[in-house]
Amino acid sequence: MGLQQWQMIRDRIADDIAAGELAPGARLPTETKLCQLFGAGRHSVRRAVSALAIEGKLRVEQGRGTFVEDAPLIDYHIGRRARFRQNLRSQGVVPAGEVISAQVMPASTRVARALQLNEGDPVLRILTRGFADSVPISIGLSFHSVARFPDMAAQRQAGRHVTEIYRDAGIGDYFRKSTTVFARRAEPEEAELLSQHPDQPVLVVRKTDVDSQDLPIAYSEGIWAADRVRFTFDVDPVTAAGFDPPNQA
Amino acid sequence: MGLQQWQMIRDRIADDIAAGELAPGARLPTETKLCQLFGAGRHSVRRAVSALAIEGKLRVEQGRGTFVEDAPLIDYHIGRRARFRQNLRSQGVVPAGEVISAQVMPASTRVARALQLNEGDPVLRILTRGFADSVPISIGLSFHSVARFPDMAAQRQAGRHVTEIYRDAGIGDYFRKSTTVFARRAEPEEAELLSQHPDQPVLVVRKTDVDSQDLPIAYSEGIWAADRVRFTFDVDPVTAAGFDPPNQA
DNA sequence: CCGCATTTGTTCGTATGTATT
DNA sequence: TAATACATACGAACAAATGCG
Repeated sequence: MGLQQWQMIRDRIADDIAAGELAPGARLPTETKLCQLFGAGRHSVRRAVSALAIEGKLRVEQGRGTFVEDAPLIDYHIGRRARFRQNLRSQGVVPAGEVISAQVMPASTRVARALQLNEGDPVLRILTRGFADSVPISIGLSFHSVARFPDMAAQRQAGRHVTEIYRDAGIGDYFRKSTTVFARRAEPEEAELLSQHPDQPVLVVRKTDVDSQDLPIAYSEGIWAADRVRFTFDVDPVTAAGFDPPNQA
Repeated sequence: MGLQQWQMIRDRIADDIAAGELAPGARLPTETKLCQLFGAGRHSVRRAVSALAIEGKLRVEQGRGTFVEDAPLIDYHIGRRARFRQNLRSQGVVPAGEVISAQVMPASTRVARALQLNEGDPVLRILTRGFADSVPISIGLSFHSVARFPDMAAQRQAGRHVTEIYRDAGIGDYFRKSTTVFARRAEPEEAELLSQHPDQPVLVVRKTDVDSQDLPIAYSEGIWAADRVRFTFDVDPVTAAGFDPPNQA
């Protein structure tokens, strides 16, 4: 035996999406109708739809229906000078961000080590969300020393960008020192904030930014919707332009 | 309502694993027994087990049983001089590799561009598999120009390492030029080779290696078991040592 | 090598809960 | 409130893979 029934249903729907017969944003028939269409039970149809939802091709909303996902794929360049807004704008995507919460708290072991502080020193923890073309693509958790940036909280809540605040503090330029990337299952709240399927994985990017004297400015952790972003490191722009778009299938 | 029944079952099993009551490699009770244990239907138990299998905490084998996954977590450093074997040995992990297939074929558009060849020029395509402590962690697909490395195929099949073959060709040192990382669902054959759950995602790492004259040597694509590896880029080793192990939950 | 028991995989049916319109 | 649509859950049957005698 080759493919199972639910896999064939999954592939047929995926093909319809790839062929454009199911356009981004379009609504699928209800589960009951899909059962009739494919001559299958509800279990098989749900499993197929679930697999596509985890891949990010479909979005299922209880009480409303199932829709073809239309979120864009972002190519996110991570280099020594990566900036969120510059990054997206260079791809013709409209960036946006919002501050979800900001609070002063004692530095944890990891944060203290990254910022070269003592454990328990006050740090400002800022939780943000980034959008590309109005679609949420990342959750950011950043830590700054309160001693070094006393009015960071007020400024960020007022909507000012970090680059501007750094400039006011006399930091004209800053660099990314280290980056760690791994994948894991999304926490329920993360899936909620990214409006993605709870079973879909996220990419976690941990980094430390330093100033031109190599002193740490910020430690941050980014949670990214794994199917909406592709990271590039250390790329010669000329070579990078040659890469094909990814095969989503 | 808070958690659903299947989520509670999932968390109870996960807790048992975290607490060490279910040791790595241990076998879980059969589905029927788990149903009795938790007072639930097979549906709920299977959904809980499936979620943990996708996370990489459990491994389910048809006809045999369900086992606690005991694969190690690898910290893989990607820098200008990253080498597979050096990388793993520095963590006290025993590296191993095997060549699955090697064949000469015409260069595709992407490969030709990366290697600065013409489309259709003969390239050697080598498929390998990497192990850490006998657990498969990566599939490698690499492309070399046949014109530049005429006897690469024979050498690799004979078990020689690429670093040695490069040295014979007069390449004393080589560097990573560009790296792209993204996540996607594993193809069935990939899941098979990595012995991981078919619904678990993989991390794809595309890179180009160049020699000291900046001429491309190899283009390669690595497929990694997303839950068994963590990548670090451009890291100052001193700073990197300070990072905590990841929270798997 | 065959047959049988065990264990997980797939599929169907059915009922009830929850969110949206 | 009622209708619609997806979510969860139980039960049952058969298929497929494994391991043992």
